[in-house]
Order: sequence, then structure tokens, then C-alpha cells
Amino acid sequence: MDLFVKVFKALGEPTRLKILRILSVRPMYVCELESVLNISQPRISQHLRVLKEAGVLREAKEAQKTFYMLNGDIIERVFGDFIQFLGEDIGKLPGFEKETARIANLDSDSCVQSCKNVNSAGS
Amino acid sequence: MDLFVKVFKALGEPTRLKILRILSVRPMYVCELESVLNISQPRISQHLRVLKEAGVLREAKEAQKTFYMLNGDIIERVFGDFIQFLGEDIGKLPGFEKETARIANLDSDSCVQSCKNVNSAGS
DNA sequence: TTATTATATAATAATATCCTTATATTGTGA
DNA sequence: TCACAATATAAGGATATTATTATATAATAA
Repeated sequence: MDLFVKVFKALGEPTRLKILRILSVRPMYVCELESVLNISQPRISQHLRVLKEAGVLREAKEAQKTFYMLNGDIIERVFGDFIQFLGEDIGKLPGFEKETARIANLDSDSCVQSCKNVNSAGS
Repeated sequence: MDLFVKVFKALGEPTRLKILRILSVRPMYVCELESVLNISQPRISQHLRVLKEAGVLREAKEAQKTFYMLNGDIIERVFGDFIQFLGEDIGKLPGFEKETARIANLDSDSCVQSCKNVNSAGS
């Protein structure tokens, strides 16, 4: 799930989406992105790092320059995995053990805050 | 593009992803989510609002209760639209006019900051 | 009407994100 | 080596997000 969060967080920012869209035209150097986007170089570098760390971009160093490109069809794959994640039997998902158990225990009284536990206190 | 940002931002948060995953088992009342997730009610309500405003969830009021459910296959549709957005001819995208023009003007000197403009200043 | 249930909203503090300015790093050519 | 080009990183302030606590709203039942 952490990967989903990371990727969606990376995509959920307008400047990064613009960078992605530009790089989907063709791979570019940072300095080219700077010309195209007309925003500051550190700002671009920082966003590129987030996208790279999410696995969405790859980089290729060429002398002083760095070439950035979309990382294959990773976005499609993550999207597919996410749809699958939503459709999967929740009992099979790691990290949802407690939730699965609590869903199984949901009964019609689940929403009644009143004296549910008072009587079971025994005396 | 704003819609993409809104949806990805909504998905890019662990608690909201958990809520989504739980609601993909079946629609639930807020109080049921509270039992299942074991987190505070305001926290759940606030996340539900974000998801609803992104269009990912729908709600149905039933007396005092509110029933929340996944909004059909909107996620799949947004994902599909986004892949299409990335593949589209950038010249056809609203909001990318300037970038399109600047890409067209990129030349081999695009990365040379030096005296590009000095000579053209005329004298 | 009054109390209670279910939910939403408001206010606040803690944390995270984003952008800018400044500086560091690394490679290249003079 | 020295200067510079290209990029990355660091530090700072401004803003946004998240979670908590407290309160408001709205429906229902007594």
C-alpha cells in the first residue's frame, strides 16, 4: 500500500503532472525542462526527485547533464495493481488482518454506542 | 488536469486508501467504518469528505446515518483518462499552449546559459 | 420537549509540502 | 588548475495537510 501512496502522492501535484506530461513528449535534460516550463531549476530538480523516487521516472547521466524519461509503463502497471488491490479478497491482503476480523464481527449493533459493554462487565 | 490532481491527492494518503479498500468490500455507515478502522469519527468524516469531493465516493443519507460507497468505476475511468492524457498529442491539450510552443523552439543551445542574448542586443 | 444517536464542522497544534535563495557538487573546456 | 555549465542539495519561510478535541446539527426515541 505504501507504494500506492507514494505514487499517488507524486502524481497529486500540478507541477509534477506538468513535468510528466512534458516528458511524455520525449525525454529531456533538466535544462530543457527549465526552458519549457519556465520555472526555477531547483524547483524542477526537487519535483524530479519525487517522481524518480516514486519510480515514475528514470534518469540517465550524460556528462554534467541529466536526462529524465518516463519509466516505461510503470504508471499503467501501478494503476492495474491498484484496481486489483481494490478487487482482491480483503482477507488475503497483508496489513488488513485486524480490519478483516472487525468486518466479520460487524453486527446490527455496531452503531449503537450505548450500554453495549455495561452488562458484560459481570457482577 | 485539476481533476487528476484532486483524485491523485485524495488517493495519496494511507488512511484514505484504507477507507477505500474497506468500502470496496461493501458500502458502510460511518459508524461501521469507525468500528472497522478503529480511528476517531471526525478523522473518518474528514477523509470521507475528501474522497467524496474527488468523486471517488458517493453518500446516501438514511435518517441519522450516512451510507458511503465507491462511486462506480470512476477510479478506472480517471486512470484511463490519465493514460490518455499522457499519450495525447500535447498540442491538443488545453493549458499546454506555451509549453508546446517552447518545446518547438528547443534547439541545441537550449542548455547554454552563456552569452546567447548578448550579441543580439545590437549596438 | 428532552435526551440520545450519528455525523459534520470548527479550532487548534503538529507535521509535511512547496517554493525560493543560496550553496555544493560534478564534469568539461580553456 | 581555473572558470563555468548543469544539476543537486540545504535552509528558510509560507502554506497546506492531518489528527485531536470540542462543539454543532439533525434525526429519532422516550
